[in-house]
Amino acid sequence: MNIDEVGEKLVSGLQERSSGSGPKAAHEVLAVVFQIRQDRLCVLVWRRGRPPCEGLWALPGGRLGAAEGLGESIRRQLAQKVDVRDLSHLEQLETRGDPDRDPFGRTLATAYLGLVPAGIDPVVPVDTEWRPVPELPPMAFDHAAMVGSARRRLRAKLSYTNIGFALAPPEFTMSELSRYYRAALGHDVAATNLRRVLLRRGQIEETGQSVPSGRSGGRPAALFRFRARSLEITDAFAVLRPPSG
Amino acid sequence: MNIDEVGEKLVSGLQERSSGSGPKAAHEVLAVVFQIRQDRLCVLVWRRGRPPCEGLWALPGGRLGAAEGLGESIRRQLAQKVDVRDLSHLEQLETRGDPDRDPFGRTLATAYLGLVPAGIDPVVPVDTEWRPVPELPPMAFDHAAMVGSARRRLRAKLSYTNIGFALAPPEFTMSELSRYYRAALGHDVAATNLRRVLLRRGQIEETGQSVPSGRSGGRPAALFRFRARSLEITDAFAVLRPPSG
DNA sequence: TCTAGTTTTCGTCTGATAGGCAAAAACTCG
DNA sequence: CGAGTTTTTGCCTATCAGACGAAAACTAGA
Repeated sequence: MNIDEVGEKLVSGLQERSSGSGPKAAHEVLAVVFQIRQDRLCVLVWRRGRPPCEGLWALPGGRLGAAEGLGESIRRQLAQKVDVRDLSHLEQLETRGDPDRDPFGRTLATAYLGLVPAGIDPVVPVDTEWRPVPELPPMAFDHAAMVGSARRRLRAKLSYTNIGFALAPPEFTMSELSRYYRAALGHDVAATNLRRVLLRRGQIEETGQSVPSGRSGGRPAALFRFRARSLEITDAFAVLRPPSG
Repeated sequence: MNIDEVGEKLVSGLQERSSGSGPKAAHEVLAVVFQIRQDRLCVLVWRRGRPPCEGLWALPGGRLGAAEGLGESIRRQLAQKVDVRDLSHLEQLETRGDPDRDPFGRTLATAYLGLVPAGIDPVVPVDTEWRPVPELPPMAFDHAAMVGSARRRLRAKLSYTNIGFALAPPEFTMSELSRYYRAALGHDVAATNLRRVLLRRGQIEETGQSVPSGRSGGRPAALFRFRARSLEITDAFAVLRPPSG
């Protein structure tokens, strides 16, 4: 490309920009809300009762309000499905805007990742269920892809952040926590290693209390809690970090 | 919240959804394009010649076309500022939608992170410049925040992915590469350690050739290249990884 | 040609971290 | 009090990052 071509394209670009009446599209916000239930990673979905995609399962969410911010909107929409006070974490995930992602008109969608700690059972509407992620039901639109993105994001952040705080209840034993990690990561996590890693990173601490272990006896398990309840990056993972001096 | 309240909220949610005539907002795509020039991390910006934000600097981008995908659109928009064939990497960054982010009407913006390898000098329009990120000029709208997000994303990915391939030219010496990393990370990176780290991770390999070093002699530097030219995650950083067995 | 200077490369050391494994601790139940 | 169960602790190894200095390989000048 030579400079003249660039100049022409620039002019047309400015004209388009200043014309001011570009196309407007509907925008919706959706949430992939995970909770670990019975040692399985589950996602909150609801069954669509009318077209389009009738009978398929969809993520909670809906149209962005006229004067709403994105985060504001997803909290309002989620309140229709769960008590948002149960949400331990919420972050923006991705925006999808394929022209044909919604057969009934151009719709952009911004997806969020939400987490609810294990151990509680929020009231949900009759059309809404927690479904295990490995056996996802037939999903509407591109919602299955969003669940996949959310799962990858969660897996990655379990490695280099303290996001476990949002999966676990306020207090937990190490064997419980290792089961949460196993469900979210999809593979075994030894409780003994997890304990050492998270303690060394300063993510968790002992509460000083303990609870009797399972039905058939065993040493009482110490209770732990996460030191922080908001997202922090483990800087041990910032490789190529600044020189120590 | 009890079950009845949930039910009511659900109904109102369905009505809102099926009403079909939600508010429509303008949507634009923007790109934070970085290139390392003279050992400094620079961002591609252009100076606005008319209101709003006249005289301030803005990220390249513009309105989403009626039948365009988001990635498709940002490539089209960027073509007005640079030769998109120079782009070595492009990924979605975040979507901002504060109701008052654009004083002239509700506009959502999806930002992308783009990278151009060092060593080339793309032709840009007269109103467009590469500006060093540490001395960012006064930016329009929330574009300064987007540059900040992009910089954090780049810094993080330099640690746990091979994204260096998008900053460096096809072949480079280790001292050159360490200067690219220093510019992007903001702190010194020892060439000797960088070499070992990237070789061990399998990200780079020797080309077999070497070039005479600087003006005043010195041992000739070996030339390296990145083995892959698309984003790969360094699994050494997947802590809590599956058991070795 | 030899020497001084410069730059890159290589080898070694240290410290931090992850993961595996087995022994010890602490409890329940019979 | 002993057997069984579960958690906790300690030890070992392997891997990795970072620092440092010595060696290698070149240029320029005497």
